[in-house]
Amino acid sequence: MRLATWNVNSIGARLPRFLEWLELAQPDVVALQETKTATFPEVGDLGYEVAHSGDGRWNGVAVLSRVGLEQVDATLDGHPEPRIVSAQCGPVHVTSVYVPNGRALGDPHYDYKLAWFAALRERLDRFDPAQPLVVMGDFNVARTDDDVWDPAAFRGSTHVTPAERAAMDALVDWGLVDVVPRPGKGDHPFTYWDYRAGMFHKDMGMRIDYVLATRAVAVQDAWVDREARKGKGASDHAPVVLDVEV
DNA sequence: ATGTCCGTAACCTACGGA
Repeated sequence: MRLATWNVNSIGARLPRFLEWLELAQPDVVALQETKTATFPEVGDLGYEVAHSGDGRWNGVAVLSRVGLEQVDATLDGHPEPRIVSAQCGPVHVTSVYVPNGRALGDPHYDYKLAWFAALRERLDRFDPAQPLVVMGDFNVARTDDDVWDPAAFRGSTHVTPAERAAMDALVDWGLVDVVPRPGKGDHPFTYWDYRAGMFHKDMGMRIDYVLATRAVAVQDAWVDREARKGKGASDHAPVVLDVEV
């Protein structure tokens, strides 16, 4: 089966591009982030069921599945913002996450980010690392210095701190594999490029979108769908797509 | 790098957030 994750930066603004991509990419399950809507739009007759958690202007996550959608849960203890939704999709349990950005070191939102990570790690304990399970989405962390275009540019900023990287490690240590996709271009599997300053064109990106999968999910291939980041009306993130056997 | 894009409120522009 084919899985994908994509921060769409508003499903409303992205709908034509999203539907076009959906037909082309043919994923069985899609995790979306930053839907930025209270009501998920109609996706037509492509056969997807939708689990969406969103309250309007900010955040919003979804899981779309054409292989079944059960046990939908959009809760995270102590954190009411719509940043997580999970569901059993056929043989695999899928969680879509949109980790808080953190804004800046010293900002209360940075502490909120770390607390949110801790709650996500706690939430994993209701599952079994031996079961087929993926947690995917926008984690707002670059796990290594190779995951940003210039490590020097990130000194003193969020996304690269030891605490944020440790929070990612804690998820992995529970029993998840960081599925590194093939890059769409160049040596780095970046998934995000700022809209400004020709960053995408110069491949000055970041790897902040991840697929974390248990070993019961056999990954055949994984790649960054760079085409979806090109041209007018694109999100600032590219989808990560993977083919798996469960 | 601070060059763009998103939604919103309230208008035809400004702002917070990323």
